[in-house]
Amino acid sequence: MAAVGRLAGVSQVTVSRALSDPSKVSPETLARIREAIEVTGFVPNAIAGALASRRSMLVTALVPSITNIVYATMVKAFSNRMREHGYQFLLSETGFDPEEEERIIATVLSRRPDAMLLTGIHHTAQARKMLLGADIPVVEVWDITDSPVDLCVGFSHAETGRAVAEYAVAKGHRRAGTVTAGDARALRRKEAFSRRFTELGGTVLAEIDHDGPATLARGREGLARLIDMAGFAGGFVHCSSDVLAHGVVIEAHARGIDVPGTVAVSGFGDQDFAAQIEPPITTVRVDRDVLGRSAAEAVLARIGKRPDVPTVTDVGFEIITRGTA
Amino acid sequence: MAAVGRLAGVSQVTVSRALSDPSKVSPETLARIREAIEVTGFVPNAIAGALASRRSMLVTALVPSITNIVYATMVKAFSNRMREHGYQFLLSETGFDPEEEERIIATVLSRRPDAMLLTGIHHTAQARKMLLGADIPVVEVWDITDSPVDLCVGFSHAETGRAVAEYAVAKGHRRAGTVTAGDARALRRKEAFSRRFTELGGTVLAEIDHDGPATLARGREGLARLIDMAGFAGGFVHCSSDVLAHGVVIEAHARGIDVPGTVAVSGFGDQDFAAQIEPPITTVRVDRDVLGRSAAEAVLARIGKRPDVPTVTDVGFEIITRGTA
DNA sequence: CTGTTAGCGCTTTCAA
DNA sequence: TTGAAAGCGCTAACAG
Repeated sequence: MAAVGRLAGVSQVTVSRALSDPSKVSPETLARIREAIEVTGFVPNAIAGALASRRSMLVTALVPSITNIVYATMVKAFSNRMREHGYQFLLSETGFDPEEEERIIATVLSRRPDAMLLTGIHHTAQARKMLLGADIPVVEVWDITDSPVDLCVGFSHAETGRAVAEYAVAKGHRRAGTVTAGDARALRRKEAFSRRFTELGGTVLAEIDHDGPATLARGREGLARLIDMAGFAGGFVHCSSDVLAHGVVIEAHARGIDVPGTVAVSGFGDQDFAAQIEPPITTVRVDRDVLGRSAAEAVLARIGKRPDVPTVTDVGFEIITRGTA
Repeated sequence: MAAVGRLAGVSQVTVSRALSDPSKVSPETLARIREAIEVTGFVPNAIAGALASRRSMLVTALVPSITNIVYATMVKAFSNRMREHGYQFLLSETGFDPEEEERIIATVLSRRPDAMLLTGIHHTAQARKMLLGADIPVVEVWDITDSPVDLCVGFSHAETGRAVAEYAVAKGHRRAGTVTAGDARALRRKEAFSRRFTELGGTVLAEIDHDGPATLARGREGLARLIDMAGFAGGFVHCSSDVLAHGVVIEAHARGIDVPGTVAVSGFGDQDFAAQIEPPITTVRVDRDVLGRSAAEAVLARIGKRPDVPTVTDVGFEIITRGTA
């Protein structure tokens, strides 16, 4: 920056000002500085800037998996909105282990981000302490709680499960099975489904739970086990994701089982393919764009010290009725 | 750090040393420092550290789309390997516009990353200049060239197109159509397919090109337009991705067209679902794990100043024969 | 509108 | 094994 200044015949500070707020510099000097920057190929050092200003202009997001499209679209909406406000975006993957998340929070905080997005509401005590100590806006998403670390934007997983149970019963189903994979939130959806379905007089014959990511293969295997091992002869199958539901549909077709006649299936997520396959999947839709954007708005409001920041935002969900149930 | 030192009865420098290289500090002081850190909840400031040491321990990756699973898995392999070596990971989305990429490269470089991963080999002249000027390892992936900015790990898109054409002809096809969506690389695959298919005596009746991302809807629409507008009555359909191929299969089923009897279909990417749907998709597989890991190895070798760094690595590809062609 | 002076919180170097 | 001093390349005050 000093070199640029020398070339433009001004001091280093003036170059700094020309970059951060051009209106503070006369048009002529600005032009000379711009030219000098062009000539030297100068790229400002944001690290030094961050250290001096105590603002990193960096926001970080922690997600369980960067290859999961559900988180990716949400995070995309969040980062787009933040980028509009000049923030850069640091993405980290935490896996599904709170201890691992804690370690990652520590290293991420060492970069002094100006705000942080976390997926989920369950963190270790030490993690909460560090987050509070960082004194930055923190938004927890994809779940909901009355006692967030700071801000929370999400929806109730248990409610989605109950809503699907009520839907199934309303459609006349009295027997059900479940196929679940993924994280603790998927399990909570399933448990709420099973409880409510039972409350309403139905019977849950079997629950197939997988550790790890939802795959088509696990969906197929899920229905296979329901039928072959639990004697599931027909009814409603609650799947914790659209991918699993798709797998169940594929397996049903392979076995010549009618969907939704004999086996009805519900998914979760309303992914791109859910509406396109045959039959299209009945599912639970959460507006991930709105979720990501709301999270960004909440953070921006807090950064801007706006007083009207809602601490907890429930973005809700919607059951999308299609062909499988 | 000074506060921690005071509490432990040592100077600030000693705390720094305890953190960066514990063996340089006596066991007793180390213990006292550790305790002081615990008590104060001290989190080191990596920004200050980066400024002083001129190493940010940050690597950045630029991808066209963070929601595209194909890039996500590659980037995951890359970041995992880099993380093992203590690097943090900054992910940015460039879209498909080189100008936009140039802007993003500039802001990203201002964070002084220690290395950089770029998707693709086509960048603006200004971008190349900035990258060279940054004087850090740069690895271009997901394509291949003899003249990379620095390092290159990928495969030839044109070769995949030609290989599929040869496969189609070997299977006895003489008429073909194409359905393409996405970036310039998808177009290059298609063009190579069409040229080679024609060279080998076949006829390409129509090429359906979509701007923007590949979706099932666009795949379905692709076959519909091939049939309804181009009079495609049967033959081989080259799709630039598995998602499009899946859409073509769905549309074929909806119209009662036999796959692969009347319409044969090839995809690209070998995504999770390709092997699972009915019929399973014949596709081109690129090992994205190997690609991401190789990119990381190349970067690490260069950072470690190892002399044996191969500048260009071709990870190749493989045609996976399944049910659709 | 522009410049001067002090740091930001670390690491590096050199001495003790 | 420990400490003192000197920056890293910027921004934030405050003057002029």
